[in-house]
Parts: sequence; structure tokens; C-alpha cells
Amino acid sequence: MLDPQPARVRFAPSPTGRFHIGGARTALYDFLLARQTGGQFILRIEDTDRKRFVPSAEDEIIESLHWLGLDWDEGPDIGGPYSPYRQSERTDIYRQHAEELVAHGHGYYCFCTPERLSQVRQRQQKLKQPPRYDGLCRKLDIEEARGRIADGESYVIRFKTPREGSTAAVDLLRGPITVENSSLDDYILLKSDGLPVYHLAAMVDDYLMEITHVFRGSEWLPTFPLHVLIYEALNWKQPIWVHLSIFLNPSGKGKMSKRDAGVREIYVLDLKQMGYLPEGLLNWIALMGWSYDDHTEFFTLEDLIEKFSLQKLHPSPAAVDYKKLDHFNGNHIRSLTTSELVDQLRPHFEREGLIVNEEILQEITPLVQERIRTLEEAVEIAGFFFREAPEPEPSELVGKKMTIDESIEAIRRSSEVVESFTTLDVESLEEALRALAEDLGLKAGQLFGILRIAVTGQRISTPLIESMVVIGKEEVLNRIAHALEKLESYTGAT
RNA sequence: GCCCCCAUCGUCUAGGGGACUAGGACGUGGGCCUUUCAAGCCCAAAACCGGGGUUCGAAUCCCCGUGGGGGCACCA
Repeated sequence: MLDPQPARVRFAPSPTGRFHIGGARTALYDFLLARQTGGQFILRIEDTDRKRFVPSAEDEIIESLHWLGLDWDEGPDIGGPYSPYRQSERTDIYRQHAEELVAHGHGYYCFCTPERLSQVRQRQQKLKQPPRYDGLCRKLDIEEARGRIADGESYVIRFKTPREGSTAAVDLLRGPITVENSSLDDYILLKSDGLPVYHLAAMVDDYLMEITHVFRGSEWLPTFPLHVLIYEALNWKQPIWVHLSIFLNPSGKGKMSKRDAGVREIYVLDLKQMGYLPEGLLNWIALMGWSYDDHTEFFTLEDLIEKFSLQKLHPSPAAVDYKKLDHFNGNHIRSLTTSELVDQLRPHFEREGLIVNEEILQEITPLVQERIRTLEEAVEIAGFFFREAPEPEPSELVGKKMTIDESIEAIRRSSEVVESFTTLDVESLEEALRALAEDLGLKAGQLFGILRIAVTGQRISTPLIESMVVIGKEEVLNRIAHALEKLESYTGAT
């Protein structure tokens, strides 16, 4: 299972938007391969697009990766031997390589304006031809071109894609992908603002940073042969290429996007807010595009590092399934120790504006651990522990198939039972309450239902008896008395 | 329109010529447990896109359809 060669793998997002689970999966696989082989995981920021640049994006990427526990060995924030790791700080390097391509006849200067380009495109579209650069500047005399540049004319550098033949690019998951060179364009490598485009920058950096395995989205498949052509033009040895398929919407129709039906959330930091654990999220996305065997599905990050393998990656697109996320998250919550869960839970209660009593939090954590799938659910079922006495609806205090008077009697007698205790303990309290129910001719569920509303104010909560013990005799009595008052002045009118 | 990729239960997947009356998980339905909600346990329904080949034999290999996805920018 262990790849003997230490892999150098990079995650190279562009800071143009928020960090979503698709990026997280790519980063995860990068991380796993690096850790498994004892290699390096590198973070590189591809910020060569000034127009789409979002200042806060890099921070979000970093925060998300840290939260997920995918720590890198080299990156813009910590530096490293191949620094800098932000492409906007490496512009000279790209220009140098673009010029080298020109010098060796694999690239050329182009002076066509965006206006002319769009006219050409329009014409081609009208003629139902594939939109491509028409090659006007391709045969320009190099000296003439240099002269125009010296005169200050705006220009770009294009790749001189071979007109003949075909190129085979080898993807690890799909084998060779072959296209006619004529179907490739003379792509722009260096923009008129002097900054490179992905096709140049990523190739140059991957090579110079000695990246051994490139994981990227399958949206790069169409230009994959171009990238190989660039490698060949520069006479460089290629890395191993792995194209990961995209995530589809829950419906399986279309690329996963924030707005589609069934999509709960796609941004890592928002999923965190919703109460998902890094482990749950990681387990979920790891299994979309990779599998271990025919029955193992619960993985910690450590497990994944140990068990991940390139051979088990597969190329078909996967629809996101949030029900499955819930399931994995619930499992990971259950595998936490109590004190770990306490720490995870605290901020979720506090975010709700609740004042968290540490002692109570400790006591209720085991109560919620078995029944929540997200941390937020703990707030739903156990928030009442940190709130003032509830104000239950009188109508809710009437037991199932019971009259108001019967319910009042049940509450009164319960109060007496609680009163008889010096301190509450689960076993005897349950015993006493069950005896009371029997005495009243009620099913335990009827009595407990009334008390649940009286004590917690909720229909759904942590187990009643345990909850009462945590709340304590005095406060339980207060709440029961309050409920009794409410019910006694209740006429039954709706 | 052109190019590229993909194709097993609703979903994520196991499977890489005979071990397949196709396995697991989520979800769904039913049952058990039960103080609510969960969790847990048991059971059930549920798939090899179609057609041609290759082969003694195909979910597995090839071709063609079909379906789905992606790409065709001085964005990544």
C-alpha cells in the first residue's frame, strides 16, 4: 500500500470565491498521498486573475484547511524551499518561461486586440466553426514583433500549438486521452498585463516545485493535452496526472452549486457552523471518488492516511448526499470522548446566546452524544438546560388521552414524588415515577410526556429522568409548580 | 455546433472474464427496543443503460448507439 517514493503534492486553489467541499476533497487526496508516502503537501495560491480576485478568499482557504486538519508543509503563510507560493509573487518566472518558449519557436507574440478577437469569434460562430484564434500573428516576423513591443504596443504571448498530428495525455484514472492538435487553440500563456494564465503558471510551478502528482478537477481534461504539449516544448518530465471528477447536485443533474434544490451547504466553513465535525466531513468526501473495499466505510483521518491508494480512485462523477454526511457525522460524534464532545458542543450553545454552565455541560454531553448527528442538534434538544424556566403551552401539558383534571392530578402527584427525595438520582426517581404512573392508571409514556413538557418545555429532549437529575430537585419542583399553575388556569378552550 | 470524459440499486460504491441467484453503506418500508427524539438490532424492496461483437463463458474486453457530465476567455 505504501508508495515507496515520497510524493510532493500541491493543492493550488485560486482565491476567487469561497472554499467548498469540492476543493476540500482535492486537498484531502493531496494531503493523504503526501502523508502516506512521507512526502510534502504544499499549498500554492493561484492568484493571477486580478479581476476575479477576492481579498478574503485566501484566509478562508487557510482557515478551512486548518479546521479540516489538512496541514501543509510549504505554503504562502509558512514559506518553504520553493518560495514564494503565491503566483502573483512569481511573475518574473512565468515571463521568463514564456519568452523561452518564444525563443525556441513554441510561442509567439500576438498583438490582436480583444475587440478583433471577439469579432473573429463571432464570425466563426456564425459559420458554425469552433471558436479559435485565427493565427494572424503566428507568422509575424520575430524582429518586427520585438520592434512593435519596443514601441510600447500591447501584446500577449501565445502557445504555438502544432497544426498537425495528435497528442496523447495520460491520466492515471482514464489512460491516454488523445486529441487532434488541430482541435487545440493557440492559447494565450502570458496576458497583456504581464501575468500568466493557468496554462503557463501551473505548469511552470508544478515543474519548478518538483510536484510528482497533480490532482485537479476534470474540467481540465479538455486542455490536458495542451499542458502536455507545454511540458514537451519545455522538455520537462511530466508528473503523474490525476483528474478528479466533479461533484454533482443531489439530483445527480448538473455540477454541484449552491443554489440547487437539495443542496444544504457547500462551503466548508458554513458546514462547520452547521455542526459538522472535520472527521465527518472528511469521511464523507473521501468516499466520493475513492473507496477502500466492499464494506469498510468509517474512517478517521489517520485511517485514510494509512488506507488511501491511487488504485482505488475512480473517475465517474458523484452526486452529493447530505443524508450520508449526517450519518458519518453522527458516527464520528459518537466516537468522540466525552471531553472532546464537550469542547465541540460549547461554542454551539454559546452561539445561540446561551450562558453555558460547565458542570451541566459535562453532565448532559453523554445524554446528547447518542442521539445527535450534528452539533447543532444538541442545541435543539438540550438548549433548555441553559435557559430560564420554560413557558409551556397549557394545552401541551395535557397528557395523551387524558383530561385536564387528570393531568393536573398527575403533575401534583409528581411534585410530591420529587419532593420526597433528598437528592434526585436516576434509578430511584425512575422507579418512583413509574410506580406513580401505575398508581394513576397511566402508561409511563403518558406521565413522562407531561413532565417532559413541564420540565424542558419541549416535546423532544434529552431523556426525561436524567434531565431532571441534572436540573436538580429544587429547580424541577419550581418548573413543575409553574406548569401546574398554568394548567390550573387553563379552561381547555383553544 | 465542435471537443473531451463518464455509465452497477434513488444515492455513494464493491466488482477488473467463470467465486454473481451482483456484495456493503446511506436513504426508504416493516419489525424489535422504548419516556420523546435518536441510537442500536433484525428483516425487506431496490441495480449491471440499449444493441452488436470477442469468448466455451461477460457487470467485467471491443464497437456503435443512448443518457449524463464537463470544456470551447487576455478565468481558473
